[in-house]
Amino acid sequence: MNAATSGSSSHEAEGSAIATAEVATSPGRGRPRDATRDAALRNAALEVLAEVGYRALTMDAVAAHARAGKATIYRRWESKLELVIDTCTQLVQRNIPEPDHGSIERDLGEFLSAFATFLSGPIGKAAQALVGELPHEPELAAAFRESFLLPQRDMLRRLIDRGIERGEIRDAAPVDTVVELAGAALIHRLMLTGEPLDQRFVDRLLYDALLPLLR
Amino acid sequence: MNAATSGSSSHEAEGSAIATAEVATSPGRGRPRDATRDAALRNAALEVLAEVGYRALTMDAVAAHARAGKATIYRRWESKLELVIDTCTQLVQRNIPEPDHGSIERDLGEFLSAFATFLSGPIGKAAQALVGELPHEPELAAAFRESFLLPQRDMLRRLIDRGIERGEIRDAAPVDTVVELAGAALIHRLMLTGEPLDQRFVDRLLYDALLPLLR
Amino acid sequence: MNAATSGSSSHEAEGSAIATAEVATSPGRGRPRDATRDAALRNAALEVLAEVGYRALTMDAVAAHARAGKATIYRRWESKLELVIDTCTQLVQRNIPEPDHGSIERDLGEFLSAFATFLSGPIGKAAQALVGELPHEPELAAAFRESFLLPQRDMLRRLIDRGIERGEIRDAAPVDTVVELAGAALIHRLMLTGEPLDQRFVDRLLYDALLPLLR
Amino acid sequence: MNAATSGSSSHEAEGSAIATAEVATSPGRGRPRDATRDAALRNAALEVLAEVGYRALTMDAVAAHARAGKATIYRRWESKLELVIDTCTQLVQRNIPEPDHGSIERDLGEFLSAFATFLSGPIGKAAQALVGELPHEPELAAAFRESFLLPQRDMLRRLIDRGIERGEIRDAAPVDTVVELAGAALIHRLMLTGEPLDQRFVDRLLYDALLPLLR
DNA sequence: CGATAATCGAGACGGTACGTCGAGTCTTTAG
DNA sequence: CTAAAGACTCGACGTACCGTCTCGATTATCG
Repeated sequence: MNAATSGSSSHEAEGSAIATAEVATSPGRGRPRDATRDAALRNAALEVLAEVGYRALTMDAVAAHARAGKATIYRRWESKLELVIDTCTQLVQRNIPEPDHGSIERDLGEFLSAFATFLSGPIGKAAQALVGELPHEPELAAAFRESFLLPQRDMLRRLIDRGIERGEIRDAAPVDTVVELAGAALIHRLMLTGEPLDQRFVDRLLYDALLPLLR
Repeated sequence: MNAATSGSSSHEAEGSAIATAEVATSPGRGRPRDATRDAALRNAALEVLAEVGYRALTMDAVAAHARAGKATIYRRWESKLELVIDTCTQLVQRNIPEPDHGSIERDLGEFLSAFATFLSGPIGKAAQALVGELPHEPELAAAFRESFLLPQRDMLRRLIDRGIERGEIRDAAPVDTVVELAGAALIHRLMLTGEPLDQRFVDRLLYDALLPLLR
Repeated sequence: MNAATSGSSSHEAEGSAIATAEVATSPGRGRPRDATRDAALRNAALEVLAEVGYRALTMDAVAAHARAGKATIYRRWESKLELVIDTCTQLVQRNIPEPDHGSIERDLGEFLSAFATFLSGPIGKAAQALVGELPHEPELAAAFRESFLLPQRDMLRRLIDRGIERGEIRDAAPVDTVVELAGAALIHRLMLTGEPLDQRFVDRLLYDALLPLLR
Repeated sequence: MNAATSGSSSHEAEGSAIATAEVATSPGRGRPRDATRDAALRNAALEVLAEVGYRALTMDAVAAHARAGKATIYRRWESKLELVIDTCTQLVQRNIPEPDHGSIERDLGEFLSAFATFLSGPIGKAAQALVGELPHEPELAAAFRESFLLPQRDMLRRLIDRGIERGEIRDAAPVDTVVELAGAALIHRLMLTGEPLDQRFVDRLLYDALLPLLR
């Protein structure tokens, strides 16, 4: 679906349900795709998305923002949906550094703060905009989970695993459930209640629920 | 905004940001509204919503489904959004009976099961469809929270309060956090991961996280 | 193709290859077509046509000129071509009064002058714009000939027939050829050479060619 | 505008409004233009023109037909219009041999037949396609008249002039009018009525109108 | 009872965005 | 410098949907 993406990150292409190959006739003839347009378009999409939301985002607006023709967009993405999800997943990669300070309390607190900050930005808004489409767009759902939910969940699990190795976690701790609850609590606040993802909330979540369940 | 709704439930009209008054000119002149059309339209809206989702839901489709004219819809709701939220909130009322068996374990378990079942139905799908619109539609957000989030949260809190009165809950239990986590876990599964809201999940949530945090 | 046309002039619908029935669900339900929009659109089309020519005429421009939506145009005509030909044929009707002064010289002269004036206006420009499409649009060709060429040819023939009855025309006069040459000369000037269709030209055509061939 | 054309026919370049100089930088550096591409492109243009008409003719189609890139076309002609007119005017040259048999009747008849045959071919179709553009493209109009109308008119006039010298033409004959009518009659049939340019028509034109007016 | 007024289904209305396609330009690799 | 290939910007195409308005036909209350 996106030649630029699949071309630039070969090791991820297999894992992603979105960045299917089907294109990237790069060694062929003709003028190659202008890589700067990819970035410009994704950037424009993110700007428009942050300004007006998913539904009010129009392809014309994105094109105008990037001083591009609509055809240049449709050459890369088949629909508004794909443009948006690719734009987001692209930005999700490596935005939250994995903490490792030898303490589950500190690692977990740092991760939650970082993730909360991350979610409070444009990506969070974009993700929210996509939720309503998930049930009717299986490919989007797969990509969304793979690049939005899984990395965060896996990082969280690694944090806890290191705590287990250090003996900080009690034996019967419901690790899976804690991992699920951590993400759920943040996202629920962000998307449903609309309350702020501030440090108070993070602390309460950490010290009232997650840590007590773990140790 | 909705004559039918505000007319039939006068005590809720004040509390709701949606069901504003302006209406129910029933004893006026002219042909009175056909009450059967209200139900038919809401029904049609729900069908279409379940079939194609919020974005692909068109007013023409709803009208056609209900064999009604579009004006008949717009006479009752000001927009597609209002139609959908009213349709949903209407159905939310009194769909989950409040359990009271003298045991926090049993009450909580029953509530979670009932809520999970409820969410797995069309209302859950509809709610998911609305999430993406919340940030850009303050009225919708208010109505959504009031009729979707609050009732469930309040019921949950009452359950726990009764447990406190019975001495089942320990003193320092993080009640607010538990209430928030319960809802968050269910909704996160429903809308984000797409995994089933089955009894196994409910049990795990209950016995691994909620109850341990409470007692 | 055009409900308004075929509905309003039933006796012409059969003769015309363009104004096919297929629509005119007039006695049906729903809001009837606004007849004033027909005129406004045709008027706008003619204005735009005169300004920029056929190729540069865009449906958006016509719609904007008439303060109408594009759908309102496409509801009446299936394409730009149909809009233009219907606009023109509509205006051709009864634009040249048939002279009858009891003299072939005077009748013919008056007719040629009137036709020359008529062709020099917007209809002439529009007709020229359509010529290039005729070979690839059989329906257009039929309509064009029927409403543009035939009326003029028939009127010319009636003029001459009256002259024959009055004994002004010699027996062996090549009436068909004269009729053909009269139209051809005017149209050739208009569309091919671009020279003006002035009185000098009309007189020369009349006294140097047409009358000598007839009497 | 067209290097190839102006290079190959230097004596006509001055007279033509189209074949401007700028030209055949042949002794320059780099790879020389492939002369076979000129013919291939003109040929492709003519084919496409005959198939689908001027409006539906696309540069991509011409390029594909000639297995050429679009740049190869635009290097030679500045626009679609120029390509078409150059293609046509190129083919007009020397397609009608000038008859000279010492008899106005025979010369005129032969010329009319040859011209009718010529018009019935692809050039006639192409010419028709251009008519609608003439009012809005002055350069095209000039080129069209110069290479399409004038040569035929001049040849016709020379024919008649020779007849005058031979004493075949009466003194007061309206030569200009006859010349104009001859061309107009053929073109009118070709482009407007669509009737065939057959020998019957040519004979009728010749013996019923042109010759009687001349002698 | 008749007049008045609001309802109903149906669908036309002005707008706006869609996704496609064509014109003419630019940029690559290959010669 | 030219060739083929094809990406680029721009803008028109014809379609679909939104929310409004207008039609003929009901269906109630009011005078």
